[in-house]
Amino acid sequence: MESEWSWEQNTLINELVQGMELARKLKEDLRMPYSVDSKDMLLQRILSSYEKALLILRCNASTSELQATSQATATLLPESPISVHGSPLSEDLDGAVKDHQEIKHDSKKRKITPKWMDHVRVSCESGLEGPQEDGYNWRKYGQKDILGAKYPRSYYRCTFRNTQGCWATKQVQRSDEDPTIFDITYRGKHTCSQGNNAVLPPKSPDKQEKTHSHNIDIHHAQASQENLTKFRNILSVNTDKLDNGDMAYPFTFPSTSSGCTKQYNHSLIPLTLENEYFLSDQYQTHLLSPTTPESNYLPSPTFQMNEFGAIYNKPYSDSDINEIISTNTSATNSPIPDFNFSLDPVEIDPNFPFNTPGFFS
DNA sequence: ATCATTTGACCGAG
DNA sequence: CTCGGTCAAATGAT
Repeated sequence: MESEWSWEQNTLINELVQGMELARKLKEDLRMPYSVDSKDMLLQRILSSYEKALLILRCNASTSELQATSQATATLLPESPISVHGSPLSEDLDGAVKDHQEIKHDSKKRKITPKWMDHVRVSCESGLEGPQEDGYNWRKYGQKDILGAKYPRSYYRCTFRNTQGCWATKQVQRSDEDPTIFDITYRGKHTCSQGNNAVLPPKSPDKQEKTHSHNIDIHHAQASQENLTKFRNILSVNTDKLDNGDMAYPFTFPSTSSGCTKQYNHSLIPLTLENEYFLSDQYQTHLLSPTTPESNYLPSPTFQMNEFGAIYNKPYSDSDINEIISTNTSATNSPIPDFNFSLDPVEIDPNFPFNTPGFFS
């Protein structure tokens, strides 16, 4: 590990230095009206450098998290401290399989069964509070004190559940170890217009804050695709794969401006994702936010996804990790060893955790 | 009046 | 029996 870190440190430094140099170049370049291509190139390279640097950090962090008693990741790991009674995730993993048949109608129990989930960590070092709007409208329908947790868990469901039959839900749990961390679990895919139309017309920020919908920006691919496309255009990146119909990968638009970072962890449950549209996914997000917990986080209207899924942590079981990595690596190329990855969002596989440490700020 | 949140109760799983 | 997830009445906000 140590040696790895040394290696990583060097790489990290190199990447950061390179990024800085490129940024300077870009700065110079910006003075010249022409050479647009050059700017794009520089921009892309800068992003790439940061992506790599972040990736290194993430990988490192995740590695330690897996072993440490880290709050966030806990959810996926049964033995993790956070969820004393069995993490929601682990539960879901099982559920994913059995729930398959279990779509029963009991009213007060879980109705949605995810096939896969994501863990995302978002950290907001800057002042903004709370998780941001994730583009969906959520309605809080419950709150529960969880055994072993200092803070209650909040339950949200899609506002359009009744009107459009959208069964997407999410749970928000503040970490007791670090109040600035929020574990968010998304379940079910949005089948509402929001989900289908992607970027939804955000309400005014004010309103969003009020909704408590502390939406973290992890989105289902659907919602994010559009953003991604925009972003891609700006960066001149290809996103071919994102066009796949049902990729429901969460997506995040971290508010860079607010200095928030998020880490997504997806756990792909070995089931076919193709069908069962909305019963399918579950994401878990860990939010790190400074002050306000469950609510608010101004959405950054503009995507600030610095990360094209480049960085991600997987506090998962080995198998999960392997699975994820295998899929992800295709996009970024091996996470650590060879950082040849290009900023190709496309390649970011569906189960891709987009990380977002506000890098442009 | 409408819609969202709060909160205690209910229910099923373990 | 305990605990997590959901319901739904009460309450609040707009």
